[in-house]
Amino acid sequence: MRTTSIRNMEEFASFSGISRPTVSKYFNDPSSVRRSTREKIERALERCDYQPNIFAINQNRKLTKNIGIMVPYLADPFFAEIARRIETLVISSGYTPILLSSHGDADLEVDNLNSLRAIKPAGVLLAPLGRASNRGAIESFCADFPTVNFDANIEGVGEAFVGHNNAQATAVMLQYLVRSGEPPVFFEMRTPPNPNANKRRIAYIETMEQLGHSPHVVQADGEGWEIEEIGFREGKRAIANRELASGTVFCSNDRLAIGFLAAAYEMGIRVGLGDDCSLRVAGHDNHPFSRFTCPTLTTISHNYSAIAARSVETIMAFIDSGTRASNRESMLFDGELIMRASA
Amino acid sequence: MRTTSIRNMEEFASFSGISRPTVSKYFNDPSSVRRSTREKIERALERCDYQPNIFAINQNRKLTKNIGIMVPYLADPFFAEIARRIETLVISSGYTPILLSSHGDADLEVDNLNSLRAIKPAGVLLAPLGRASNRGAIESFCADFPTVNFDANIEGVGEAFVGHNNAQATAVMLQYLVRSGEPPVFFEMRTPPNPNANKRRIAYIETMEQLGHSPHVVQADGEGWEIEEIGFREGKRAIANRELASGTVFCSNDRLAIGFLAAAYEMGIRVGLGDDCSLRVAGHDNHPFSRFTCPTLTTISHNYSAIAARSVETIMAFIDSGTRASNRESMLFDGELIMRASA
DNA sequence: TCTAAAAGTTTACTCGCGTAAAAATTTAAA
DNA sequence: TTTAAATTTTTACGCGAGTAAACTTTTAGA
Repeated sequence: MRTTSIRNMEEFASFSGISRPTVSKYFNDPSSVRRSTREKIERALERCDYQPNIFAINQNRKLTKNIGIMVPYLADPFFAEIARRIETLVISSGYTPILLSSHGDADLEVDNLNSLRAIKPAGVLLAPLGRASNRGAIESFCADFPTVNFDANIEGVGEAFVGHNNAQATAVMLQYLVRSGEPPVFFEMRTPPNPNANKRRIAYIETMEQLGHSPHVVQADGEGWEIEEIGFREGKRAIANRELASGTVFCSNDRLAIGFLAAAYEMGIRVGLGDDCSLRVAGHDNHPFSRFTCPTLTTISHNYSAIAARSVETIMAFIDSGTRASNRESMLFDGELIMRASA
Repeated sequence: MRTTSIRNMEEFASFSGISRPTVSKYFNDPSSVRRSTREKIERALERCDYQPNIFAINQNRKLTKNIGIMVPYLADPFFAEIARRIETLVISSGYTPILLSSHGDADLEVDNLNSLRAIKPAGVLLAPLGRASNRGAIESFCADFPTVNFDANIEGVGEAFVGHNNAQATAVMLQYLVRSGEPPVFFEMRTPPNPNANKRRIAYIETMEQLGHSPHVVQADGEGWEIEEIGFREGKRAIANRELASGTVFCSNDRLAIGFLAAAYEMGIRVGLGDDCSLRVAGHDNHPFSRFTCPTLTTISHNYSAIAARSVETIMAFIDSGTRASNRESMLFDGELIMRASA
């Protein structure tokens, strides 16, 4: 039928033959009412298209059913992918995800935090910009709302951190590259927008020394999130200036590697493992597009599903318990070596 | 100071020395109150951190300041890019963007429509899935909220359509390819997830005939949004089976082209314009990554900024006027040929 | 069948703000 | 200064649901 037009819970209650407080109880938790009551309500629900007013619901609740998800740059397929997984998990937990991107801008990050404040989220999953972030703003936000920090760690911020084990991952790749050929130089941005980069450089240097090789870091100039462009431009420069002390290049991340591969291609340098190849290139992240570079990119994968799942589980645990973390836990998931054609 | 803790507009009003209704008026439109009043309020605002409760605000308003933005697949960098631009424009118009992705799923698209209903958006910018969309659900949504359809047209849905001129763009590329070499075959998905594909095929066939060449369409099997993967797998198959009737391949979109390029590379076929190249490949969309393929991809760009700007302007016009469209306008923006190394 | 526990009903108040109407005040033009 | 127009203040009600308290009915166990 769906002809009956119902304006509010009062009308729906009388339509369904159940009192309003009980109907309200049902919408907050269907299992909190008697089975026969639930069935009456659900039968009524099928015969009209009532749905409680979300603004009125949240007005009196200190805690909504909203989960904020905030990433530094959604146009980066890495974040798009992890956000997609997290969104799906949040929905299946019965919460409403609110996805926000800072578009690489620290001011917008603060604005987004304020937007989130306004909707009183039950919890927030936050991948901060990192260095550029306004630490004070994030701290005061986290004091007010349970927040799980993911991907980029800001020490002391939020209830917990869930991320990628950069040290282990870097070491695994390095061991592979050394065992299968020449020890690599490390290619990175001088001022990377994402704080994982520093961990990777440090891990590179340490592991190289442990393996008895001397580390070589080649740094690319350039600011911002146009990372492929920087990898391309600075890759060409590094090749032309013969700055690469090795025939193997380990890029700090896949986007840089994608740019670097394009540079090598344009300069007529064959990349890969074949006899006709003069360069090996590896990346880090298992970026969604790394399977389709030329040659396909050898890289280390984040454990996307574990990171997404654990982040959501963790925030849910804090929400359900209503407690805050006594000691901030850091959960790191190991990376997995993805061997492809480039190294 | 920011020590005064203010709970609601009542308290803020007495704190600022202005009556509550006037304060309310100020928040709805700062320019609607006398300058001296505005200054008093703004001075008070600086001395405390009050901000009106968004749920209470929206409860009584028929029209909120929310603008819904819905795309079929946010993990596709094309949509991430256009969404990013639209979001920015919406913010600078003083509205709050709510970004939703259907993740390629028609059921989720309907769910998203319901989520949007719940927040009573002032207007919606909708890029539908297309073929797979639940047309009835979208129609009834558009009947209730002013909606501007973009990227993928569903005839008769929404107040207006803003999109890319597939016919013009296809013709321009085709003319270029023909003039500079062999007439191309057209490489596309048999069942594309996005409705632009059909327009492109039709334009290809028509333009080829106009130019006096016989069209050849090569179709790739496969469903869903893993488009590079399909381009890669089916590209290899097409090459191996010698299905390509020409040394020039015009791909229906850049993601397909990226997969196709990877296939060619893996099979040792050199792509480009040089004498040592046996294949030319072109794409369509100017995907953010098309600058970094090997070789860089010759393609046709959407007029991203114009499409984003016009979409936002159009919805704003309907919101401001409070009217609905008498006749549904279709606005198409021409594509621009981007000549790179692949063709 | 009796009884206590569980669940539903009534009644009534709250939340924070939009908004309308009438009265009071301020401002700007004459 | 007078006057009309523009603003602000007062007062009061409404929105749609959460929720508490007291009371009534249903259910399940003995």
